[in-house]
Amino acid sequence: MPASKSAPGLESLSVIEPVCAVFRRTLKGAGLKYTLERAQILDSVMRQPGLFHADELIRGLKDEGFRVSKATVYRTLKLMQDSGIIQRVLFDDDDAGRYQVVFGTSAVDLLIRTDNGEAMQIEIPELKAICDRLCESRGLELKGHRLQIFAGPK
Amino acid sequence: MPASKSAPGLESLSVIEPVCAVFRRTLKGAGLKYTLERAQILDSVMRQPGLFHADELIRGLKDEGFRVSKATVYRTLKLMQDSGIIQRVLFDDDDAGRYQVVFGTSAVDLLIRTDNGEAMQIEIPELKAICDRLCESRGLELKGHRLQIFAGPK
DNA sequence: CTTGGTGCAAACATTTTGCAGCACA
DNA sequence: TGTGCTGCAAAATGTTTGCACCAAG
Repeated sequence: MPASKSAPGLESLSVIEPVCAVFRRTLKGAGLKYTLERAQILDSVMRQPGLFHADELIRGLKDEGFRVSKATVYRTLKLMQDSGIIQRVLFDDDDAGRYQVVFGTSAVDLLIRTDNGEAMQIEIPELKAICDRLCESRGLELKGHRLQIFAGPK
Repeated sequence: MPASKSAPGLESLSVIEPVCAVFRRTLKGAGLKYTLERAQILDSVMRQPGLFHADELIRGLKDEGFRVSKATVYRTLKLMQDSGIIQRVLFDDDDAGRYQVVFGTSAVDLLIRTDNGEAMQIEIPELKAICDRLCESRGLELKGHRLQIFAGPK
């Protein structure tokens, strides 16, 4: 049940203040605007269960009564990648436009079941240190990582 | 300088015996055939520098004088994924059909430079144990993993 | 021989782009 | 008010599929 049937204003969107701030800052930094459409898309993305399809997102937005074109959604998803809010995800079987929210969570790694394709976000605390050390030894700075573990029944 | 201008026979393809055996076994197991085209594609893939584009591969094959259609290449790449010989790879900026050879190497993880996009294969010995432990605790068996580290200059 | 494989071109699905009008800063 | 933004539909990818003929086992 969409609590906000009529398109919410820029500020009345749900509890996503920090992401929102990050997004606005990134946009402003690039001389871009924080539009109503972008706010709606951000809101919808943050309400996704971690992993989502571009297609689902678009359908979801339409179902909620927003009239955004897929062109705008794709354009915005790209901006959100640049802002470090979301990340694309690739599965072996299916290439489709899958994404995951990575902002504000340390559970960005994925455990994918090889038997049923189910994917869940997991957390591996020690991984960061390993990556850090590896970058350090090459004189680089760690910017992020992405891990997929494939597992099935014994 | 292609040492083999004329299409090589099924057996005279370069030094890729173990992969070849694996591929043939997988195919046979599925009631599929080990054709000349598949042999040529396998050979070409194994001569790639770890990471490659589907497109490059196709162009490379044509340049060497092989007349394989992209349809067959894509069909074969999929079979090679199933055989555990190659794996798809996704980069943020570009979705294109990138793959990497994973057979016979423990350096399947990637360090990607955020400044120039350069990707190199790396090895993280302790990662397997971590993944193993994680699967173990869920009663699953580790089948494999995939890691991308993003790093840039300090 | 029989079953699967191949090339081709058309079909597909997803993402990008050009353009005319609209809206935020 | 002027850039940038939007929707639309068309274009551009990247990948898959139907079909008639060919070839591996």
